[in-house]
Amino acid sequence: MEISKREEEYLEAMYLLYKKKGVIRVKDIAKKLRVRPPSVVDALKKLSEKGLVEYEKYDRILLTEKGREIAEKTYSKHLLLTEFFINILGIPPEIAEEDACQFEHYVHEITAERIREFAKYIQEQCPYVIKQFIKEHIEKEEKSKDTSKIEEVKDKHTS
Amino acid sequence: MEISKREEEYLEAMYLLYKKKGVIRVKDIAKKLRVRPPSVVDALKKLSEKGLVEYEKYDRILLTEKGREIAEKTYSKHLLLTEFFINILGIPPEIAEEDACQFEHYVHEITAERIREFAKYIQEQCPYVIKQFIKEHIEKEEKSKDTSKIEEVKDKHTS
DNA sequence: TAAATTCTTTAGGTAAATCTAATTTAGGTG
DNA sequence: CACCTAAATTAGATTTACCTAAAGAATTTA
Repeated sequence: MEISKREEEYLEAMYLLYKKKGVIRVKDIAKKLRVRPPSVVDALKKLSEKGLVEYEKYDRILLTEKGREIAEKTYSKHLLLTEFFINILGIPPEIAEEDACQFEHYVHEITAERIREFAKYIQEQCPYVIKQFIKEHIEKEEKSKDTSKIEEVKDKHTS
Repeated sequence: MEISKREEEYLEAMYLLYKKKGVIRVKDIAKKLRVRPPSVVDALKKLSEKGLVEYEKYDRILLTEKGREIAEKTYSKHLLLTEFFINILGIPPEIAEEDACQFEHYVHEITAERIREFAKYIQEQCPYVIKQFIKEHIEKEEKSKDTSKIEEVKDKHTS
């Protein structure tokens, strides 16, 4: 059974809502995925037919065992990638988050696992090198933040 | 003007065909992207309207300056990611290729650039650590290759 | 150069994912 | 407990990206 990228995103959103709030509501899924409620209902029907979601209209919404497994796998890739981007590459969190949000749906198991191992290995073998790399780039970002603030002020003055 | 992931893939395919063969043919684009020729024609019309492709039916197909720029940017991300996966993480080339093929369409400029810098930095600062990491994992792959060959043989015997 | 083959294109249709507008249901409140 | 509001659902339409079958153009070859 094929599961699309978008369906994976629905499952992940539901998984996170359940973890955070204990209930999964159409409205909240819609908000998280930036779509309108009817789109969510459509998706729920399909996912329910695929046996990934327990759904009957107006009733409580739950992931099935299978749905939860997929969501967990996806979300663990999300965390792994985000951490790698932030802690090893020194990417700003919002950007790291966005990159992870996409790649998590495509990255092969072996690549994900290798990234995990690499991060561990490199932090054990040469922690200082990583630290230095991060440090250099975070300084760069600070500078460009200052610049963009100045730009903002300029914008306000000219508009 | 919005350009979709799929459109980017068309541009990249055309760019590579042009580089390799000097001409871009519907049939070859179709083959590369695993679609049928009519789908390619549809795409060409849209890309032409967006000013990314020079296309008139039955005439030669070319990327415009703008189209070529996008394709080059995408392809350079492709190369960068593939190299990172292979040379730093030690991922098998076919898998590295597939992962890169997806992520190249989503990765932020800053992340791509940072990966490039990281690869350079780490290879300069601790080349031996990288070498060792790769070595350990390539050994693992060799073993699993052997295993899968044995599995294949078993399959033949039982089928 | 005419015929055969291959390539490209059009026509018409499908599936996934979205939307708006209108309707139905559920839950909270006077 | 009836009403009101907020949430969920249905109906119907749109867009993107694909497909098959059939037709038309270009190229190769006998």
